Amino acid sequence: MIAEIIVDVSAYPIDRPFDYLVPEALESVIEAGARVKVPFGPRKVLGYVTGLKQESALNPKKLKPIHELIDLEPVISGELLDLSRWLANHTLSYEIDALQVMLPAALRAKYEKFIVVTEPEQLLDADFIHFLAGRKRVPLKEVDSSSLMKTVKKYVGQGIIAVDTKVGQHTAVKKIRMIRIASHEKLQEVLSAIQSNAKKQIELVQWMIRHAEETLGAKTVMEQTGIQSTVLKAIIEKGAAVEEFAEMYREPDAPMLKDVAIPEVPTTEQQVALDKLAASADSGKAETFLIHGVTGSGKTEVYLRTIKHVLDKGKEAIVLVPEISLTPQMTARFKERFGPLVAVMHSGLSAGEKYDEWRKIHRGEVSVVVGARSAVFAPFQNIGIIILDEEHESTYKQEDTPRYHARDVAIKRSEHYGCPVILGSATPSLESYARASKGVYTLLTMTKRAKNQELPAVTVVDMREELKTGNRSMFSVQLADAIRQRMERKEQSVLFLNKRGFSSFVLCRDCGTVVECPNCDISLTYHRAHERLKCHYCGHEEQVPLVCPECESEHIRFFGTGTQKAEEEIAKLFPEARVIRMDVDTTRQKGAHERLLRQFSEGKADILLGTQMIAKGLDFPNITLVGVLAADTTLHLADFRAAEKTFQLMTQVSGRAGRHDLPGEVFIQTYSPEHYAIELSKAQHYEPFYTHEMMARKQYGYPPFYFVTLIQFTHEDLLKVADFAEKGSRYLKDNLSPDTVIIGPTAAAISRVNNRYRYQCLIKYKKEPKLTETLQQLIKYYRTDWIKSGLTMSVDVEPVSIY
DNA sequence: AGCACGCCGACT
DNA sequence: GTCGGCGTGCTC
Repeated sequence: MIAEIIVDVSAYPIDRPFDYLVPEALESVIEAGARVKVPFGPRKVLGYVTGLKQESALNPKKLKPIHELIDLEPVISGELLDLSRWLANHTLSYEIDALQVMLPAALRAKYEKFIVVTEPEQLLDADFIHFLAGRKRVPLKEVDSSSLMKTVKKYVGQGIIAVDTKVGQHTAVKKIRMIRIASHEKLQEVLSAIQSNAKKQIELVQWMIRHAEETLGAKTVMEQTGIQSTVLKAIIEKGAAVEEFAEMYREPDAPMLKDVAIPEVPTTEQQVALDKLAASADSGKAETFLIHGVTGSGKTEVYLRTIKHVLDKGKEAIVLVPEISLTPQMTARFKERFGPLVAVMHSGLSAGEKYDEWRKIHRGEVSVVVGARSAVFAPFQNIGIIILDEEHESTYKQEDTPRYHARDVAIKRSEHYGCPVILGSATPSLESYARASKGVYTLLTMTKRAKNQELPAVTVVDMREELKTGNRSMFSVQLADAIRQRMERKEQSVLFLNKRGFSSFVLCRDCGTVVECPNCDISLTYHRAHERLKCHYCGHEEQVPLVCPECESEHIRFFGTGTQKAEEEIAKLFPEARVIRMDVDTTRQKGAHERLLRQFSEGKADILLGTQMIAKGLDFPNITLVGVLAADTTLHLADFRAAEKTFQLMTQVSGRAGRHDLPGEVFIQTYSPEHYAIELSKAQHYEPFYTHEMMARKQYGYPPFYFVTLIQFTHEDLLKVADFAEKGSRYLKDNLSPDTVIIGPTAAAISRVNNRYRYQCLIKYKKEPKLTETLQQLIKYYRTDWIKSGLTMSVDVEPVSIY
């Protein structure tokens, strides 16, 4: 029997199956989707069985046998195996990367090299003998001095010692020690044999007699009896109990926040959506729905009830949410409804915890998974529905290889299972809404808030006017008044600061110089806490200059609107205000995010000040004011989606106010109040925004009118990168259809990162059947020739941003 | 990607 | 004469 195996080597010529002999002993157990350890050239690597067959086209002498079968039960199902092939092809990545992205990191291989002494009597080097200290097998990494390394090399050359690679797993299954207590009679027997001065032992056996034939955790036994582990050990040796190890799951302790009250009866709009979804789920067709529901319209309730419907039919559900809204408040709602049937996957879990959640899914112990992007690969076997909440979020696109979009994967999987996909959003992406308009997706609209609350009153504040009247602070008079009012009424305010882009940089007021990173063409961000400047791209760090590096003026200081600066201004304006700041700095610690939100929900602060991360999911009854300090930051990004992103953000943020009984009010501060993205987000007018934005996209030939693929080149040498980019785009122009537009090559918006120059070209097309094939050919040129000169090239099919 | 093989310069 | 530089080529 022959196995086709994809080996764990990310390289161009290796990106194909290799044939291996299946040892006879494994023939009856080996299955496609299992991991194996195989010899590959001179080393051993991990591989995935992708197929089994009787004959190989190769010379049988070339075939090597599989070294070891790691999984008796495949870790990749047949469906996921097909999906990985599609994914690799679609995103132009290696098949091995497509396979590994589906599994928790704990299942990926860890390689460790060992020195193995084969001819001990031939060892002569005194230092080396001393280093070995009698050992026959030593981890190679213990060899740290260069002289020892030399000796090792010499001995390897002479065949006196060998190097062996151990292929291991990252995280093991967590096991706990269990104690199975013997029978009553046996215990009596043990008891009579104990010397009378061993009081603790007697005490323990007597306790055990009361728990005869039970199996308890060793820890529990020691806690309950207050007896030392040595005593327990002695008793076990005497035969009073047997030690066992039980697999257990690491239980990530989620602090429970209270769920909002569930409306007893769905609203009419919810019911219409529910009926259609249920009918589709029962039909066995793969249908994609777009739920366009205003903030607070109760989309989550629709998800929950549809999941219930699907579970009742014995099927499973995948719920994807953006990482930042995957809060305990969010997951608690699912756990409350479906209890132990829910697995949660998010980046806050340790590798072991993620592996445990994955195993629960793999073994079929749960039926619902709630998670971020990668949960779309949940190893279910009978999926009944896949839901993407906040479908417009760019985090659904993975930014490194394989550069997949969770939406595409979800739809692909749904086709296999003949089940519906729900895309939900208050501000759908233009792509999705366009598809819904064309009938590719089924549109479900929810225009009313579930509890019939009014949408909050939105005021756009023109900051130019504020400046004219001499107000140089970050807070307009109107917003400051509104905050003051809330404090008097003991209501809460949320202040949103869009930190993306050029938030807090150091600027010379005399010559206008901005301090930039020496490695990347981007301004350095000022960090108040350490009084330093940091580059967000390469991590470069430096002191804040005292004089301008260009004109030596002393009028150089930080400028802009970081959360720390906003916090200081609040302290000046409202000295008595209790403020919680949420940004990357204050939420880095594990659990900090939840802790801060809980403090706010418990009314321990008047003002919540934060970045992106507070735009979503916040749902507390006492919030009646939302302020956007600077709406412009996203508006002026060098990206064709800038307006769309701004509109989405403004709408999301506004939705945080007045979700319950108290009416909400929103202030948006901007220097461009007349911009349609701002103007139309005031009343959450999605349709007019869509129409307007679609016109702009059509005019400039951007998605959804065209598909876009981005090719990026980087090199240390500006001239070389320009040359290669030119060659690349030349090749594309020559090989793609004449209707396809190739823009560039041009320098990227951030033209240098980490001392490497960046060039890119953009392929725009409506229909390009040869695209994958042509790109594959281009990649082949790159991988075989260009790569040697230090060039890197990456392909991003349908990128979310074109920086 | 690794790793071995192999062919030319500066040292014990 | 050998050690070691990294160019070339292969991995079932």
